[in-house]
Amino acid sequence: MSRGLDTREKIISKSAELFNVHGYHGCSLSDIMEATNLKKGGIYNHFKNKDEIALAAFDYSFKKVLRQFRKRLDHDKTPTEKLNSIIEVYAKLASIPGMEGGCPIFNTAVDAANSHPLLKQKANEAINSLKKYIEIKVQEGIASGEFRKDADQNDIATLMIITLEGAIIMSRVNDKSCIDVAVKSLKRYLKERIYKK
Amino acid sequence: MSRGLDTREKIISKSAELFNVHGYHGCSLSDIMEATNLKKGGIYNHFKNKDEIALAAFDYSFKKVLRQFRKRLDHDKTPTEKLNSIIEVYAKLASIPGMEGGCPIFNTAVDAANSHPLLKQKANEAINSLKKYIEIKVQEGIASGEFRKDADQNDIATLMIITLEGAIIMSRVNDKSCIDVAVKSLKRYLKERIYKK
DNA sequence: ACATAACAAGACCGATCGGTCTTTAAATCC
DNA sequence: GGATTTAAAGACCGATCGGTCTTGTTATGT
Repeated sequence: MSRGLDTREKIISKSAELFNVHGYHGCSLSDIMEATNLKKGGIYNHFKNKDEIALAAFDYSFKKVLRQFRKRLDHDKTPTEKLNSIIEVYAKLASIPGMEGGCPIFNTAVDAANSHPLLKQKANEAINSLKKYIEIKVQEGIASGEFRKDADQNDIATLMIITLEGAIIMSRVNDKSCIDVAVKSLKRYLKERIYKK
Repeated sequence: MSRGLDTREKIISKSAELFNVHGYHGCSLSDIMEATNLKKGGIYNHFKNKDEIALAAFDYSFKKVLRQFRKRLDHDKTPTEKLNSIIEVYAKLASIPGMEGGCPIFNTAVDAANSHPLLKQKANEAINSLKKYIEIKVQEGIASGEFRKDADQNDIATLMIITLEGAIIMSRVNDKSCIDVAVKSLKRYLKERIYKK
């Protein structure tokens, strides 16, 4: 019974990597077959079409991203530490195994925005979840008295996401140092405008 | 003689739109045929393959982006005005006709980073050009005495690019207001850290 | 041990992909 | 205005696409 589940998991994880690197249209079933060492029969026994694989792969990738944050933020005590950890995890996203293509959320956003409504919606929901996740840390910081009362959750979360995502994408074709610029800038932003002096 | 050139231009501009919206792999020759009202023969008379169209389309799109900046910055006198204009042009990029898919540079970066070396290189060069373009405005500001002497050209240019590009991509699937967050943040950054008080 | 159900293989399918080539139509040149 | 070049049409090509289905194999439950 667990043989089938293993196979299904393998299809999802390998496909997730492929989609993240090459995009939905840039990755064929033959590519998935090769990466999983399976033939058509083995794959279509678990999924009814390529779309279903892509959707499952996105869920898998997004959970994996969230897990990176949670794992690291577990060790943090204060909201200040947590926000810093978010920046640092984000900055290293593209270097964790199976995430070589960068952040699957924004990659999918570019890939699917005008050609795949279901994936687009998933990307949108993922961004909203991540944003909410960050906003809650800001709320906690305000509640605990560490952050200024006028700290704008929405602005902070949005700015962290777009700055780091922009840097990750730029680093795919350009110098990696742009990620350091993003990190440095965000840390200063938090220090000067969010944390109490 | 000019009939052929017109056709060639039409192929390039229509393809540029298609590629920017659907990506290289997400846009087929049939799509290009339909958009241009041409058949295979009409297209392959001007280009030897799809790659060549994509390369020409990218050059076209990038020039179009640069033209947006130059057009607006022509009216500006001071480096301060110029940096502000760069932010504002960038923020409205996705709303200019034929640019509905967002910024072609970052879209291509995502699309081609791991599957199309020539396009990847072009995206990289485009980013470097744009970065240089911004850096020069910073230099001019320092030279004119408007900007602080310790203003870091590289940091400023990089930050402007990644923040705005990140916001443009996010806005493709999420709320458009993230662009306002990017604009607001960058303007404050310049005001507080670059312009002399 | 045997029946049953789950799983994977791989032959097969029509559609579409990017690309070629011949033919026709329309400018251009002399 | 007749010859020649140039542009576009569209039939055609093999390869590959995503997807189906039958067949063989391997676990599993009794």
